[in-house]
Amino acid sequence: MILKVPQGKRLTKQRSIILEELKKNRIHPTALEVHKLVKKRLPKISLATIYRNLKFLQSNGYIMSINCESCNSERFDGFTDHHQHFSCKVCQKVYDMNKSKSDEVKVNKKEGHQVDDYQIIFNGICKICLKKEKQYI
Amino acid sequence: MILKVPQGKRLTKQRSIILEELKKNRIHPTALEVHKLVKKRLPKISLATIYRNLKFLQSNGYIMSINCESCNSERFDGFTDHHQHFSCKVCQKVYDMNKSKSDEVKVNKKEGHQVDDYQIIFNGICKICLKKEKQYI
DNA sequence: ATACTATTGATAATGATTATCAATAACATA
DNA sequence: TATGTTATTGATAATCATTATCAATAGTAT
Repeated sequence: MILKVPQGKRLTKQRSIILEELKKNRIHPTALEVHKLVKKRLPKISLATIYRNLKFLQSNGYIMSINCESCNSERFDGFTDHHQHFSCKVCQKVYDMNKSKSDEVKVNKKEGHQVDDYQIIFNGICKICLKKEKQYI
Repeated sequence: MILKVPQGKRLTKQRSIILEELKKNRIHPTALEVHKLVKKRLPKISLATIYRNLKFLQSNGYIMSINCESCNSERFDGFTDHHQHFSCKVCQKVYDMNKSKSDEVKVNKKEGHQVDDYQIIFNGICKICLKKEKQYI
């Protein structure tokens, strides 16, 4: 019996353009928002393709995803360098948080679990929403 | 004009029992799992009441919630002391992580956001699933 | 050119969560 | 204790994000 070598997954035009859009700015869009962005360049692209390919890009290490409480759905991030996120409970936006000196978390190994990675999400009110709120005081 | 004093929200029987179940053990169940647990004591309780009251308990500080990538839905935690979580990508369970010395994260204030709190989620494979995997090697 | 596999677009299906609403329970006041 | 008022509940419908299905198309290898 001949074992078929699993064919390497290609970076199709749809996949490249999704990736490009995510790498344009340090934004953290939902799948729906990615669809909106990508449709400007590929008007016929289906939302299913967006979901499928976001998953593909993620499991192949091209992008990462963020789940937080005040985001109502999953967010995607085209930058995979180690950094943290801030989630605004007013406008639901997710911002990058630049590394602060002491946010290197030491993993507690006593529990016996195999820890592959970790993420920190900061919650609060973003700069812009803070400013808006002040106008009403 | 007379301003009505907003009536304090009561801790009804349904709410107390949901809270009790969450405080029995350091578990992190989904809304559906909470429903299952509570139905043993209140067989007529509706799933809508579970969702409504989990939200109520959370926004009144009785419980907290956890959103992570490999959990497919929101988890609830009856313990609100500051602690972190580990999420197993194999069995989808969420475990408590006891505090390690250096997991006090200093918040970067340069961004200008108002940070109310933060959470750390560790991802990997839990002790139990690790053991199971070894059996097949 | 031909055969084969991966990918896509369109759309249906699923699953979690939220909204609606009539019935009930709790509370305050007479 | 009866009565009016508001909050809460249970049942169920509706919504929204995500996933599955499947025929058509594109890409690759021979």
